[in-house]
Amino acid sequence: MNIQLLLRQNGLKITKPRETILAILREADHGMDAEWIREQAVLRGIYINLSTVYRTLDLLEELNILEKFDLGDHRYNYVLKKDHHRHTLTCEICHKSVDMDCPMTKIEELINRETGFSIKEHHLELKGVCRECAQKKERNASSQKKGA
Amino acid sequence: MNIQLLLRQNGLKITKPRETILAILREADHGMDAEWIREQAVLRGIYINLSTVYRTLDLLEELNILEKFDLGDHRYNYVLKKDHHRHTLTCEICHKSVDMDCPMTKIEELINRETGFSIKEHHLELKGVCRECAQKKERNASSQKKGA
DNA sequence: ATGTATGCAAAGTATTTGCACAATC
DNA sequence: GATTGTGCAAATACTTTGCATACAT
Repeated sequence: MNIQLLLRQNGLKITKPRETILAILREADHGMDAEWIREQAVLRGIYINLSTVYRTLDLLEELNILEKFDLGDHRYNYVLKKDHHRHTLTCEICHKSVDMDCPMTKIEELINRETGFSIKEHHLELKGVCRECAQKKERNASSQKKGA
Repeated sequence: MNIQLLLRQNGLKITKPRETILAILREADHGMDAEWIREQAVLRGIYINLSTVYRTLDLLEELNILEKFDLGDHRYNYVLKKDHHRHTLTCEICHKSVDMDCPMTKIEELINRETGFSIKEHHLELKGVCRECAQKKERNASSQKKGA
């Protein structure tokens, strides 16, 4: 990934804070919070205001370059998206499908924090029903109760 | 689940706020935040201070009855733990194993929020390496680079 | 009666925002 | 030179905490 190219392609100006933040994100292997990113920048001799860090991070998230999540300590963690791998969910009742980003980055970070393990591969299968079918089912269940 | 029994067994006093909060948690099918729980209590005619809600929720989390997580909007969500189903991770290198709570509740809530789907079943397989082996590997990789 | 729980108000913490100045294109 | 980005300080929103009072056992 060429940082300058990435910024230019997204219509963003090339500035030291942005280049530094992207470089830090790229080189880290696990999730980082805003303050930690700022500290890393300081170690590189670049003083960036925390609000600039947050603004840059928000920007990158909107551009779908970055994933942002909270592991439970009320602090956001940020990781560059590696693959844009997605999951398809199919409703077991009406067979309608929807797509979503693979949720495993969050899980992998969580597992790493809790156990120290780094996940190298995952296989995830999900079975579920869509909102409409779930509601229909619930309505049936309650009318049956009344009718019985 | 008998609420009074549950409280008694954990050495907690039986109070209206606690009974109400537990009843609300038990009857809801998806994650709720503290403010929502308080509003539900008000609907039942019970006025509970928000700090009491938070304190009760913290208590239940410590007792491993409740799961607490942030779905990305800087607000905690709470769900009663259904099954105490756990996952075992085995290091692919040294074969050491560790256990952890199944991380899927959070993901299921997230999926529900993003797509509307309710997950009924999941199957998750993970392959990974423990911290020590990951560090050893990294050391080898860097010494090889230098040696080459 | 004793220890525990609650309400209230104040503090805390990560994040966001408004505005003036500075840098990039 | 026009537009976009940054720093600073103040604001925000959720959560936590200290303390006096009230309640459960």
